[in-house]
Amino acid sequence: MTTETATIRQMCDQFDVTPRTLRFYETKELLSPIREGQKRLYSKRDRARLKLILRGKRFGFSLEEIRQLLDLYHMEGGEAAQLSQTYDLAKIHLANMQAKRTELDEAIAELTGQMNMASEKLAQLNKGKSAVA
Amino acid sequence: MTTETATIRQMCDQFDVTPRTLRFYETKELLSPIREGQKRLYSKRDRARLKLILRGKRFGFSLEEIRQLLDLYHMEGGEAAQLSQTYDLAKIHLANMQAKRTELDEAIAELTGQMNMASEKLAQLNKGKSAVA
DNA sequence: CGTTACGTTTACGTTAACGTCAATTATAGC
DNA sequence: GCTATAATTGACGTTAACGTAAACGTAACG
Repeated sequence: MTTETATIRQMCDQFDVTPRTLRFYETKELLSPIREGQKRLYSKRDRARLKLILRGKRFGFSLEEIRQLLDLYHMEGGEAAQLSQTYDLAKIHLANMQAKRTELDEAIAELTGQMNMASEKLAQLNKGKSAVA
Repeated sequence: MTTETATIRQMCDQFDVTPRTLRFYETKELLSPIREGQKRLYSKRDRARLKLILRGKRFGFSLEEIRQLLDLYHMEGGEAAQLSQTYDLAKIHLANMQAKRTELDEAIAELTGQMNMASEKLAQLNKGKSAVA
């Protein structure tokens, strides 16, 4: 399969990031591409992780927070104790996400409220305008 | 009313920020408290704006982005043209928020999926354990 | 009237998350 | 074998968002 691993350039094009960013994430242990000689090769797992990283960033998580959360989305867990611990962390993270969703819904509701009021104002202003005209 | 304006300390206690942060937001024109002599006094409007600022931060917006969006939640708009323009911006912002909500739902679904798989794994591991015991 | 507490301005320091540039090192094509 | 192309490793630069420390004002308290 030609899509098994990707070069750094393919990654950059696909995810709209720079090589510098990918190497930087690597030093932060967020990604760990294999090496073919000197060159980096990114696996499917790396791509999945990068997707999660970028999503995390869009929701305001720091890279360090993201690093600590990345394992939650793989959960291959070797030992039971380890897996169980990861699972508990995931529960907390999930609760936070749900809280964030609630807050997001509030924000959306607030904004739509303001927009409805503004919409009425605009209608009034236009009515006055046409009365004058 | 005793709650009409708040001192900088009351603000800090209420919103869990430092004075430095509030002054910094002021230099960035996110807040504009009035002055009683030297001291800053924060109005109800300032408190509403700070609430929006902190919420924006939690969703990964930069202060500059937040500054440009803050007006959307007031919409007192003087002129019709101005108000109409703000309204259009609000529509775009609303669409972005809704997109973010969709993405958040995806993230939650993904995570719960992984957690269910992990849950089964844990059950299996525990079954093996008790069989051995 | 000294000091304790709070607030202000000014200025330099810090951390995260990359950008940018220079100096190598393969690799590919001719 | 030489040159253009792409990738790599340092190293230093930059921006956002504050932290921290110094030096000063002032208002109340005992």
